[in-house]
Amino acid sequence: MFVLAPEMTNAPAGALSAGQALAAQDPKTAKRAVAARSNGRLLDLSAPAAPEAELQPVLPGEPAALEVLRHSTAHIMAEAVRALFPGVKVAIGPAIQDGFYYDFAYERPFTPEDLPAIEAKMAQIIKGNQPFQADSWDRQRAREFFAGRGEQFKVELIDDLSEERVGIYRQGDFVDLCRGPHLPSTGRVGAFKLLSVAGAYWRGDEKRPMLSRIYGTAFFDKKELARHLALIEEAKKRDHRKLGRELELFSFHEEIGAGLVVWHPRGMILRTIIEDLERREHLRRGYDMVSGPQLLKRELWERSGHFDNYRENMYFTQVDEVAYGIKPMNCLAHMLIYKSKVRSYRDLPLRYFELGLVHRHEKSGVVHGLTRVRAFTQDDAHILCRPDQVEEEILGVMDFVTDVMALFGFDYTLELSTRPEKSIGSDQDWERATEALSKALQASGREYEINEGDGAFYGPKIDVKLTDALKRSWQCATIQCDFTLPERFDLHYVDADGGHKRPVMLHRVILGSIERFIGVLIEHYGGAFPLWLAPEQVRVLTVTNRADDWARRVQQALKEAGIRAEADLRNEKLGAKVREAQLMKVPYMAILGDREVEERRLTARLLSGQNLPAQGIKDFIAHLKQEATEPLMRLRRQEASKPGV
RNA sequence: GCCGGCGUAGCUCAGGGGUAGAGCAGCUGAUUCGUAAUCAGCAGGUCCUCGGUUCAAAUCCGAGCGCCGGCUCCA
Repeated sequence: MFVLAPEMTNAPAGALSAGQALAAQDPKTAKRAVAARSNGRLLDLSAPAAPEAELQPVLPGEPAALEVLRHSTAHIMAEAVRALFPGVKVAIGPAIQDGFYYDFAYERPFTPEDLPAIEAKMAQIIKGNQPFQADSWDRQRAREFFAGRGEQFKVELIDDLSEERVGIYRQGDFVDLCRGPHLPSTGRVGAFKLLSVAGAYWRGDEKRPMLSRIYGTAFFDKKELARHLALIEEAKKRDHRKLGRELELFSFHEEIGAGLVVWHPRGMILRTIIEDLERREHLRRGYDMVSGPQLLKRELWERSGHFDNYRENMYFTQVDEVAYGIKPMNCLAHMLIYKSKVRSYRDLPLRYFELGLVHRHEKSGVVHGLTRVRAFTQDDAHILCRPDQVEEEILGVMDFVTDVMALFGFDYTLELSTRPEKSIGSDQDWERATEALSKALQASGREYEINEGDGAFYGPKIDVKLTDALKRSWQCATIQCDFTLPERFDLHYVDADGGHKRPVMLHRVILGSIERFIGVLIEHYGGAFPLWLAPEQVRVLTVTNRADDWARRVQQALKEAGIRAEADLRNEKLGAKVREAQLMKVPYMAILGDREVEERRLTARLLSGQNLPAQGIKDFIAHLKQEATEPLMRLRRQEASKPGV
């Protein structure tokens, strides 16, 4: 049994702890506090309060409090696991976005069947309301302590720390290396649930041991937990893999292969709508449409650096003794188009756009629905420009992104990724490219984060992460700055002074992968697409077969007006037809019974269940046309009709 | 690729060493019925694939393929 150290960091006798200091300010609030904040740093309530420092309570409701709670719950889980599974070694257990996890090494991996017992033990620990006691040891002592327990992961963590003294937390007989802070006691955990188990490499490195990870989440009260679990349920309902099958959009087949999408009629029309919009918008913004082949000689991939840096993601084949590679990116053909004639500085920028199908060999464990596939279509473009045009071009792309994200109702965040370990090009080029991107980011006035070492192998990039209706984030658009490929392919233009200069290349996508984007869209809208995207916009429903003739005429009139309309003339009750149209999330039903036949009208029903007053075909079409105008088009029309334009 | 779970009818799922079941969907018939399921009958399966154990395998074992949750990677 572990005995408490004499050098506790708890407030020494006579001095005020942070909790006591807060209580002196406002006893009621101090009771609710889970930690304290002093000069922006989080402290345990038991920590000594520096008398001159400003002290604020960290209260339930703010993100930092949830983080403390979840981190503490991770410790409680570790205590429970140690108690239930003797010999288990603990690794790390942080709070994460929606909960927490803890990694363990045990003689066997944990399974979902283990979770109820761990939960029960945790509930017991929480009921025991043990205090979290903070301490600070010198590293040697901590190292010996954990080494003595056989906790080799903790020893490794201590060895990597530079501080002379390390934080130690204890609750019950569980002692952990930890920065803190923690809840005052285990009883403050209001509600928690263990969610899943998974394998995870020690420190995320596939060459190191595979540990057994348990995920869970925690909240201050049961209602919040229930709300969170309901959100997980909602996400399951919106899962694009499920909706894709139910709405007959696409399918996957074991016979075809993992990560290879088959588009059905309803999914293909959705793609076509989006792709048409893309073509139109790219042409409007000064891009040219181009297209390259699927198969290019391996030699070319060697020249571009893809063979050295991207080979494990590529498929290769041989044709008449010559080695070929299937394209994982579209840039090579675009560069050869550029090279096909002498370019003047006046020609630049050149913007080559291709809806290009690329194949990438993803590891078998990572393919996932439409969001991670092995063949996908990029709305790809390569902008070749003069160095002095780079910033403006990047801003142009960002403007494009802003418009398109608004069109679908997505919010987004920006990230700048810098040079990775595996990369080509000179330090100077990387510096110039990174500089160009960050200048454009600053000029855009939007905030952004920096991801060190996360760039493409040929250049740094700006990633756009959109946020969907369920507040999840997805990477779609990316802008990459490349000084290297123009070099390798010896691209140049004739400058004003007659000299040959090197153009800069920007790789960029707006939606990224059409497949992934549609997957995201399906979940964003929960399958209920806005009228302009809906594969089937109207379903004509008859009450009895006396309305069949009128129904056929209505459907035909709608089709002639360019509306995607189907008719359900089956000998079924209206309720059954409504139900099916509802399940397929068809935005409008046109209901025809004896009354409508008599008056040559129709009654429109919305997905919400609301009925519009009976109306004639012309009025209905006008109504649909108005609503179905794709929003960007509507915007353009408004702009065009402004006086003085 | 790695760790764990899983693969039974088109879909959702039950069964679990003695030769396969339900609901929905499909087909046929009856019903003409106004806003989320009309009734009845019929048909539908190499129980993912290959190999092994066994008198006997959908069931147990091994390998492969695929799916799911993660790690890693990324559009």
